Amino acid sequence: MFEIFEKHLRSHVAISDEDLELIHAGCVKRTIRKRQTILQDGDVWRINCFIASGCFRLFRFDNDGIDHTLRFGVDNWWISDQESYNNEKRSDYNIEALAASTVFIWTKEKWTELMEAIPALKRFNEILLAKSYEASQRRIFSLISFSAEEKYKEFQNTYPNVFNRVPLHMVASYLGISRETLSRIRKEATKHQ
Amino acid sequence: MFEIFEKHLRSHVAISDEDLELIHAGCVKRTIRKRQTILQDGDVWRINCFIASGCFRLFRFDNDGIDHTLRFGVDNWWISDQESYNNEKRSDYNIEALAASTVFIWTKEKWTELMEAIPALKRFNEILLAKSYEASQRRIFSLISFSAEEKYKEFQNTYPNVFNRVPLHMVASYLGISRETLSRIRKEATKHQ
DNA sequence: CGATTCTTTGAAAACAGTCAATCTGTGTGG
DNA sequence: CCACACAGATTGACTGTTTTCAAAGAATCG
Repeated sequence: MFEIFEKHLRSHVAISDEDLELIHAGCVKRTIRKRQTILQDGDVWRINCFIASGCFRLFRFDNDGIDHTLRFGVDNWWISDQESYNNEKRSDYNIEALAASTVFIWTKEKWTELMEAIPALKRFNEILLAKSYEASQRRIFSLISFSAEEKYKEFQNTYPNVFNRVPLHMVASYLGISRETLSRIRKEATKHQ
Repeated sequence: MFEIFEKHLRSHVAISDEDLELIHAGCVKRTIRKRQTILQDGDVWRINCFIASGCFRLFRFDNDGIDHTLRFGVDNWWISDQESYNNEKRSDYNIEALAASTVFIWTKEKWTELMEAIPALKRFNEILLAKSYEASQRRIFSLISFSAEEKYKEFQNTYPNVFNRVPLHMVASYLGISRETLSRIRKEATKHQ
């Protein structure tokens, strides 16, 4: 299973086999049940969590108790609350598994230690953060400039592997529109193709 | 003027006077006229630009030719297109000065060189990126979960120094609502206080 | 002062949200 | 294997918000 992570890591940076072994030795593998919560709001997020397989979502409740999906995480991606992690403060968010999943987990201490020992891993970390930031900028543009229908189509085209695996009402929440509206949009969209 | 940058930098990391002098020597100071464009879409953004004083906005045209303000930059902050900078690709964005401004500019080469020579500067860069990412996550939450009125109030409370310096129609664009709606919301809001 | 930019207003239209009911598929336990 | 519960998706009718369009009113600047 760890070869999934290996492939992911090596697609971004060059890593020696010895360093990879160090990184491997520093993590634990865990399986997560569907519907299991791995971050509860009020707790501090202190780990790095790579999704080898499965599906998660990060969401937050607003003042009316409605939950809003901020992000999804599927195979070969990471799931985290960076704000809680960086500042060691209580999280406003929840992370739950949408399907049975397998993850690799490094504690913050271990990950920091590994980054200090392995420059390429630090570089990898920087690349991921930069890419995440770029993606969030593109998302902000679509949120402020697209109609509901355009948001739907863009999401479907950009993240088809997510789109096909998560319930529609969570997609709606992610896009900031109601589930009924999204249902109607989809109906229209499938009609014309 | 450079002491503005010095203060900004030292509020985040410890820097020796010698290193600060190196950083100072690596930059050029420029004054920008109001309405001047410092990034034109289609060009590559190759610099780091610290705003010592003044005001900028980063915006993008959609397919209908409507411009959307992605971000503002005021005194003591940076303005950039990270995606263009990181990947050395043509930018989809424009950056223009909303007021006469003074900036300090480092080329990408110089900044990279300085970060390699001065670990604290690299650390500073990482902190900024992490904070930018955190801010973008909070913004996404407000975009998907707030009503137009809530977005307006949050922006006013979170960035009063920006709110009071930029035209209302650009705030509307930033929040993803029409200028007319924002005008009406503001009218109602000022009535009840 | 004239020109430009920015803001406001009103009326109509488009759009999206809400509510409530129904439908569908899946999985569980008797 | 069936009945049932449950999560998810859909639909219609209605409501409410937001946009659009057009015009006019401020404010700012050379």
